[in-house]
Amino acid sequence: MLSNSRLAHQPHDHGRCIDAALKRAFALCSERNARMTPTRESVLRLLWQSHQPLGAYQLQDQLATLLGKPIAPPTVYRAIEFLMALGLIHRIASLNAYLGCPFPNSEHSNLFMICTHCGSAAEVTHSPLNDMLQKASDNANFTLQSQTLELFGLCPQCSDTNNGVQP
Amino acid sequence: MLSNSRLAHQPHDHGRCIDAALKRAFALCSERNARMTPTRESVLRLLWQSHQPLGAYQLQDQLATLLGKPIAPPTVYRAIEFLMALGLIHRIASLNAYLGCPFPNSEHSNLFMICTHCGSAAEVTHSPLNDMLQKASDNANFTLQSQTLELFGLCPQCSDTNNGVQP
DNA sequence: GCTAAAATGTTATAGTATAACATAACACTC
DNA sequence: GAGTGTTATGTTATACTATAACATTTTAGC
Repeated sequence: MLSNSRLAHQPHDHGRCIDAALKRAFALCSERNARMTPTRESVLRLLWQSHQPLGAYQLQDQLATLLGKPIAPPTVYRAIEFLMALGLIHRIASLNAYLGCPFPNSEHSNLFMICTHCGSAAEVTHSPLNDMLQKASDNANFTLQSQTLELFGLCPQCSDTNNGVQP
Repeated sequence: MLSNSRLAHQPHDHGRCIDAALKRAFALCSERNARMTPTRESVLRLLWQSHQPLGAYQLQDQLATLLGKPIAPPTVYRAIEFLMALGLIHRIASLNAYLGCPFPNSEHSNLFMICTHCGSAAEVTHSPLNDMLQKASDNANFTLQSQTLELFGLCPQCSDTNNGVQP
């Protein structure tokens, strides 16, 4: 089970975390002949600065601050679209929010565990789960194309202390 | 595996389908001392008239026609809220749309199979899947509270013919 | 430098959802 | 069956999420 659960839900060195994500992103871009522009990089950076999914308009605000100029919604959505196409970020449908993807290279199932207390979200790849969903689809004669799997609950920090907050 | 897949994805007698749903709804209401008003009944009826999830503003249009007077968004959302609280309908997060629940009495996991071709949606209760999700949560020290599970693909009709359309 | 393609800027608007307050319908008591 | 508290609906306005359409700028390659 591939997971960034430990990382997402617990205090850790965000700096490294962001650097690693950006490194992966630049690599992927040069591989695909895609351009990692300042706007796109900033959006990715912002999404990695918290492990909480951010809404497009939260991103807009933070982006405007970061870049020192007003940013219109289409700019944000274009960056989101670009990053999603490369698999660098995901959309959390239940929240209308976006989240950096910790393993953009792998084929994976996008199971998210989202804390209802602190808002942090972890992505987990779980092959047996995927197998089971595939089988359930087969049984129903349903040709599976894609999936949205979002679990809500308390992350380890918030379960333990009932007052855990992300740094 | 409790499922309304066969029903949802294939031609069948909608009349009975709607009647059964309404009967369940009225029973549940009297059990809970809740009121099934004309607006609420109409919304439920509309959601059962297709097995496709309907958006709030689609409901608004159809409701206005059905009741013969203009209906404002809050009215629709209030009916939705009421029906969801009773477990009579579900929200499909990926679609911003709502769907009648075929088994409102049972504790179940809300796995949806949604056809990307004809739009029909089936709800499936799958205990092994729930068990697996519970275990995965436990392993991650994640206290599971609720879940959004939505599969997209081709329903049996559309898989077979590639041009199946719901009646 | 020139050109075509890609990215961003700008304005407007579509689509989804709720806040806040007013009115009406209902259900219970006396 | 009039009064009263509760529940439901009406009404107006607005917040939040997302995209269309067209103009301008930037970039990469020649």
